[in-house]
Amino acid sequence: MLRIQDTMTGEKRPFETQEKNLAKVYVCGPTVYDYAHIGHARCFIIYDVLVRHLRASGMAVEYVRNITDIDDKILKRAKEAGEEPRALADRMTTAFGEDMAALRNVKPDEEPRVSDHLEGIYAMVTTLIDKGHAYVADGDVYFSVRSAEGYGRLSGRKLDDMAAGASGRLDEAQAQRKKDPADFALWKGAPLDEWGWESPWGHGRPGWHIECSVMSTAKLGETLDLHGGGLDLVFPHHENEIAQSECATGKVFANHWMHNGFLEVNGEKMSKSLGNFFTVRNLFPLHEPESIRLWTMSVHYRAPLGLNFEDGEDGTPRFPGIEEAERRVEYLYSTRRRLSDIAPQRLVDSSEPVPEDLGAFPAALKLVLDDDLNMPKGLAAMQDFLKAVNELCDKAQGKKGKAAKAAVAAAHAGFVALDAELGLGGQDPVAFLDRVRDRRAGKAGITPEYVEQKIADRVAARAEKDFAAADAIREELAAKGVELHDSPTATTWTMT
RNA sequence: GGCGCCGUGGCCAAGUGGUAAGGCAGAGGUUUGCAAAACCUCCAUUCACCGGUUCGAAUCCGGUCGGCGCCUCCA
Repeated sequence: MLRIQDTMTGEKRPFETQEKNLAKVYVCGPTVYDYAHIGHARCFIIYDVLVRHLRASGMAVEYVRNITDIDDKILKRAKEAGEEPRALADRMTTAFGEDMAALRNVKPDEEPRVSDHLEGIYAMVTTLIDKGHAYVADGDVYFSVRSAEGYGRLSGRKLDDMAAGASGRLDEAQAQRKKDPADFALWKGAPLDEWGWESPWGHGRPGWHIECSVMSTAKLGETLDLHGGGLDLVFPHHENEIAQSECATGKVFANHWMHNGFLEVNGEKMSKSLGNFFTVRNLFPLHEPESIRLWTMSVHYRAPLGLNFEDGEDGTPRFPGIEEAERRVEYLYSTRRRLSDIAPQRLVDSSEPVPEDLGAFPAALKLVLDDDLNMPKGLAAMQDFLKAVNELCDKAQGKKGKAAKAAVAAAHAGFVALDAELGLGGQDPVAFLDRVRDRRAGKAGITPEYVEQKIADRVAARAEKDFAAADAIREELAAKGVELHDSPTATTWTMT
C-alpha cells in the first residue's frame, strides 16, 4: 500500500482512491513557451515513477497532464520571435513530448490543451459568477477569494497575513479592478487585435488557474484522487484551483496533494537572469537522458535537488552529479549485458536457493517506493540487486562455470521490475553502451576506426607474444582515454 | 512583515525515538601475460552549535549560527 506525503494535511498517509484499483491522477504540465528545462524533467520523472509504481502494484491509473498553450508568456515570446502564438505553442508542445519520451516518461493517457477547452472555461466561470464567487470588472472576471470558505488551507496562509504585492509584481491597473488584492483573474480582457477568444465577457484570454480546474474535471471528474505539481504551485496556483473548483462543484477537488521539491543550480534557484538555466536539450548532447533520469532519483522527491556545474576546459559545462549518475547507468547496462551474454549451455537446473538479493529485489523495490516514493532507497536496492547479478555472472563465466536457471530467471525478473517501477534499464544494453562510448570518443576526437585498427595491431602482437608492443598500444590508447578490455573471445573498448 | 524548508564522512545522499543505507572518490585484496571490468575488505563512536525531555535522540522540544524557497511569472 502506497503512502504519500499529503500537502493538505502535512502528513504521510495512505493513498486511497475513490474507486478500488483506479487512480485518477492529474499533474500540472508545462506552459509551452520554451523548451523543457531540467526542473521540468525532474518534476515529470517523479510523477512518472508515481504512475509506474501504481501500475506495477496492480492499479489502473488514469494519468492526465495538461498543456497550457494559452498564456501571456507565450504571447510575449511569440511577439519577440515574430511568430504566431499558436505556432510557437505547437512547436514547444511537440518538443516537450519528444523530451519526455527521451527521458523515458510514459505518455499520459490524456494531455489536454487549454485551447481545446474554452467552452468549458466559459461554463465554469459563468457558474462561479452565478453563484456569487466571481465578478465582472471592465472586461475582466475575478474570483472573489473572500467568498471561498477555507481559502488558504492548502498553503497554510491566512488572507489577512499576506502582504499584497509582496513579490513586487503588482499591476496597478488590475489592482484597481479587484475588490480584494488577493482576488485572481478567471478571464482577462485583451485588445481586439491581440491574440484571444470571444467570451461572454468580451475578447480576451483565460486567467492562469481556471484551465486546470476545467480540464481536470473534464477528463477525470469533479474529484481527483491525486493532484501533483511543483512546490511553487502550492500557492497560488493550487490554492486557487481548489477555491474555483470547490465553489463551482461543491465537491472536494482533490483527495491527495503531492508536491515535488525544486531544482537548485549551484545552490540557487534556476533562472535565466542568473545565467544558470539549462533545458534538457542543452544536456542531451552531453549525457544520456537516462543518466539524467537516474540522477534526479538520487535525492528524495520532496527535497531540493542540486545541479552543480563547472566550466569544462573546452568551454562546455560539466555536471559532476550527472557524470556520476551516468557511471551508474553504465554499470546497470553492462550488468544487464553480462546477464544476457551467459551462454545457454552454462545454464543448469539446480536445487540451490536463488540468492536473496536477486529474488527479493522486486518486492524490496516495491516496499521502498510504497513509503512515499523513496527513490534513493530504490537505487540502493538496485545496487544490491546488480551486485548479485554480477556475482551470478562471475560464477557463470569461470572455468566450467554454471548458472542456475532459476537464478537467471530471477535476475531477468528483477530487470523487468526495475524498468516497470523506475523506468531504468529498459533500453537495449549494447546500443546504450555504444552510444555513451561513441559520444565520449567523438568529444575526444577519436574515431572507432582508429581504435579498431589499434586493437587489431595489438591482437597481432599478442598472438606473437610480443607483450611489450601490446602494452605500448594499450598505453597509447589509455593516454587518450580509451580503455581496452580483453575477454577470452575478443577485445572491446570503452571511454573513461 | 507572514508562511515554510534545509544543515549527516572528501563529495552526493537515505534515515524522523532504539544505537549511522547506498553511491562517487580513496586504500588493500581476488582475478588478469599486463590491464580493465566484476567481486571482497577497509573508510562517520558520529549526524551545524548550545541546552532540555527520555532508560535511550541525527531523529522530539527551546535557543543560536548558517543556507534556501514561497507570499498572484514559475515544475
